[in-house]
Amino acid sequence: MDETNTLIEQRRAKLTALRAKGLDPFRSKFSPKDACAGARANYVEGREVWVAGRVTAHRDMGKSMFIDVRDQTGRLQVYAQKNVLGEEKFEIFRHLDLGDFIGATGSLFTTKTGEISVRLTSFVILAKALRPPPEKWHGLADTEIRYRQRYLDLIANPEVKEIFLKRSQIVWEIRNFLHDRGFVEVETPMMQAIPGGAAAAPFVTHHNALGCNFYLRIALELYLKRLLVGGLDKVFEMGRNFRNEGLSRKHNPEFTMLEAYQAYGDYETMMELIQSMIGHVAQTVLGTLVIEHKDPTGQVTRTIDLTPPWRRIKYKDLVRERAGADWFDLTPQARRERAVSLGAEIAKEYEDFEVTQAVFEKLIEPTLINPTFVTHAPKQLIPLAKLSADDPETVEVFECCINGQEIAPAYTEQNDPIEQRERLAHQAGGEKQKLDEDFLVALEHGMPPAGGMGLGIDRLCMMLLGQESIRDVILFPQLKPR
RNA sequence: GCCUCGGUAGCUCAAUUGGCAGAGCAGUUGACUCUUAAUCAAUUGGUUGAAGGUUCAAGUCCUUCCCGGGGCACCA
Repeated sequence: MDETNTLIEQRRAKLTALRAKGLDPFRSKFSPKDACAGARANYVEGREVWVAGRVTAHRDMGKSMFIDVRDQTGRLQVYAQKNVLGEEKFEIFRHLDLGDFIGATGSLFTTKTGEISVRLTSFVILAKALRPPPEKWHGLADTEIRYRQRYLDLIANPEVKEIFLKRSQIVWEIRNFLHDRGFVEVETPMMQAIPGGAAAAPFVTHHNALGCNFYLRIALELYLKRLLVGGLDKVFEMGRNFRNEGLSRKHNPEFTMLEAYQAYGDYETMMELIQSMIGHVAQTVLGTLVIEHKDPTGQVTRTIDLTPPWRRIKYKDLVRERAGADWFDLTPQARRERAVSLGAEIAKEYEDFEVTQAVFEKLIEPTLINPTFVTHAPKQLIPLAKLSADDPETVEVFECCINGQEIAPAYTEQNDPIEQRERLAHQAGGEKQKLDEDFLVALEHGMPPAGGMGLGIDRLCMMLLGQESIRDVILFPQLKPR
């Protein structure tokens, strides 16, 4: 991003020249009556159209010239002729730069090669681009520029634009689905005195007037449960969480989470909800329940079948299936050795249940491509869920894994305030995080039994849109400032 | 934080063993009134991420740093 180079100087000189002619390309207003795609779709030979957009290509024929104009809906070819525009305007037109915005008026016609085009009668320059766009054929490949200057990526790489338009539809359809089921959308604090609902490292900020620190939320959970106490029986929030952790293909420091709670439901209610919701989104946005991921050459690398019903399997059974039927009969030391021999990295300080969890996360989860509800996790992993009636060492939860990733955890929510206090206190261990007394007081007022779930929207988009990196489904992923 | 790969013209990429930094697109000029990666002719454009070092000579080798990709660690 040099401040000057010859290309920028030339464009500035063109701007100066236009102004010398009394044309200010940044002052014009133009009200297009047609979108580019609409002009093509409603083709009538000779119909007058007003379109506006960015000049993305030009083909100079001497006394006539073709340009491509592009708006959000697509591309439209404009044909300019010297004998129609007149010498002076045609010269201005001929010196338009790639990237300039123009408004164009003319009549629709079809070229002899069959392309619907506009025979230009007049035009105005709506904005002059003072910097050159990326190259037209190869697009923009530099990942750093693609992420830092996403607008260039959106201009140069149509498939990238398509991904973000699809993401918008996915979010839209999730809201549609939940609204149709009677859920109420709410907004809860992002700045929290005690960051609860998960065990991630938070970001800290300072409030000057109150003279205290706040944490950016790491989860939505505890505030949404307060609303269950308050009588909002079906609530959801879709919003940003912030976790002060490493970045990776699967992690961005700020990411979008959907959490939904349904009073009088349980984890099985949530299974149905997630299965139906993701099915609805896939069907409406993609038109299919069979998702194919492809490599750059178009080869299918992975197929995900979202057709219900999705597989359900207990955590322990899945571990036995993959790590040996005798896994839970081994001594803790033997489990540790088995885990290492299977290829898991086991830190010395891991407790026994963490050894099993490492095997699950590193060796099993990545293989769960088709949707799988992994139920009944060990209680140590999840302090906010109810114990299973038939196995009190486990909780009534599931982790919905798709595409080798955790997509959505869900619980039968713990609503026993005494039990909840003990579990949180035990987990806090006096240091990791403070107890959210205000939340525990809310539970003591009585929270209806409920099912709750969280859904990582970014990871859902990766799965549905075939993207390998979370950065490719977030418009402006986090990068180190230059 | 650690390991690893990368950074060359506005963009996409070359540059052999350490031996004159190049091409395509974009730009500029010229030709062409149905082109569409238009075509044809000519032409401009470089602090090779930054700073040091080795060498007669460094894009290339060495050191440090910056930024990015991938992996690891962290991550109920």
